[in-house]
Amino acid sequence: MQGKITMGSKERIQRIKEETRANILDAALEIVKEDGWQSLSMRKIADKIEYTAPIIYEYFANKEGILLELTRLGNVLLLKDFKAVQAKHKTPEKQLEAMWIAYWDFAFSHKELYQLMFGVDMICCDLTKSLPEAEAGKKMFYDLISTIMTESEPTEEIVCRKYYTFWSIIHGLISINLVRRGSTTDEMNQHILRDAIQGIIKAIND
Amino acid sequence: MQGKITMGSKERIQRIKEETRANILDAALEIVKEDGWQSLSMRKIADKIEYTAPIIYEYFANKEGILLELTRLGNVLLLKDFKAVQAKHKTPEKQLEAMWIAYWDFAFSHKELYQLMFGVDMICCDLTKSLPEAEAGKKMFYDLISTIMTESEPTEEIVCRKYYTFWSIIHGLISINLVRRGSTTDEMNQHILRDAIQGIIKAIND
DNA sequence: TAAATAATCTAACAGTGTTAAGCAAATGTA
DNA sequence: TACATTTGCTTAACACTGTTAGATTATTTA
Repeated sequence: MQGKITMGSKERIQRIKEETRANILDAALEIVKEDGWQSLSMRKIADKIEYTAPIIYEYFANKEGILLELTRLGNVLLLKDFKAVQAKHKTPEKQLEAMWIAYWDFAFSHKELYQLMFGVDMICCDLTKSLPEAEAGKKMFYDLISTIMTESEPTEEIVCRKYYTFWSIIHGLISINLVRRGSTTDEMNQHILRDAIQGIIKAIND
Repeated sequence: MQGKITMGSKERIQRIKEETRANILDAALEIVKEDGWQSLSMRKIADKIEYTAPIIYEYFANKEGILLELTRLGNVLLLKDFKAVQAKHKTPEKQLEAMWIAYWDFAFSHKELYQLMFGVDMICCDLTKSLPEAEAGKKMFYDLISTIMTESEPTEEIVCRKYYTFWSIIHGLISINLVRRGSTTDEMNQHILRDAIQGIIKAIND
């Protein structure tokens, strides 16, 4: 009899443990949204989830572990956006354009996550490599670029080059807007963004 | 008699004060080159110049003051490079290209300063605005772009747009190389860089 | 030489990430 | 039910961080 109850309580305990883990991540992101990455500290997170700091170390190895998990979650979100907008378009060209615009939108609707993921105005954790979620998004771009260039039989290296050309200009443009806010107007950004994307797509078969 | 000596010693004192100020900046940059921006601390700087930490506060308001001065110095260096390479070319097109390549080279020959100035992998100090040295370099680009576009009588806004298009792609490309080292090969970078610069220059009259 | 001033250091405060020890409550066992 | 054990959580501490105030030492001035 007690056995059954114990089993149930064990599950309950594991459930609230997962909840606490999620609470830690939520609290962290909330603090960052309020006062920026600089202001994030273990004790503040603990305060927010109404525990003391050492508790966090039962859920994450250290502070960097929290950051790593947040970048992972960011990549999951971004990937979801990619898939959603890709499904909305037929031609690879339109899909590619839509995905870069989704990338752009993500940077501003999840400003803090973007800063963490791509190191704008932020201490970038070195462990970002070997995140499979990040690779998945990259692969989507590779595939699309390859498809568009199919008649010219592109090498992996050329596809890679096109991808980074895209990434550079869009990340650079986002950087201006996130770090030096207000240097460019919204209409300007839209102009630069569309020009750049379509320009590169047009030049993709060079 | 003593008066003359006193005057001399006062000058000497001011000279070694300026030396100490420079030593602080040198020490800071040295530490960053050895162990990165994260590792920079007031006490480490003090150790290196063989003083104790509070001394530094007689030369700089706080740590951010040191960072601000280093970004200023970085901008001075960059501006010097700009002027040097511009003098080496005749046509505005060649000058513009040479300046962006100088920008690129600066990012890697003064990696740490670039990180500080443009917030790659670094806590970017917000006080960067209103640095006249930074404005001067920007103006050089504006002038060149205006000159190249002279027949189409560009508005300030369009020139601004072209400038940020340049900056975006080059800063983005530098970001990949400074933050995610080794993602792209050197030859690839050269390819992307030249392609991008000449592509944008060619499209500058659109 | 004695007083005044400048240069420098020590000590401290509040904050950071992180770890070890301890307490108290819940659980398992007899 | 009584004892033992594990679990959850906290307090305390360590080694750092930036920064400031007060004491101390050295130098200059009278």
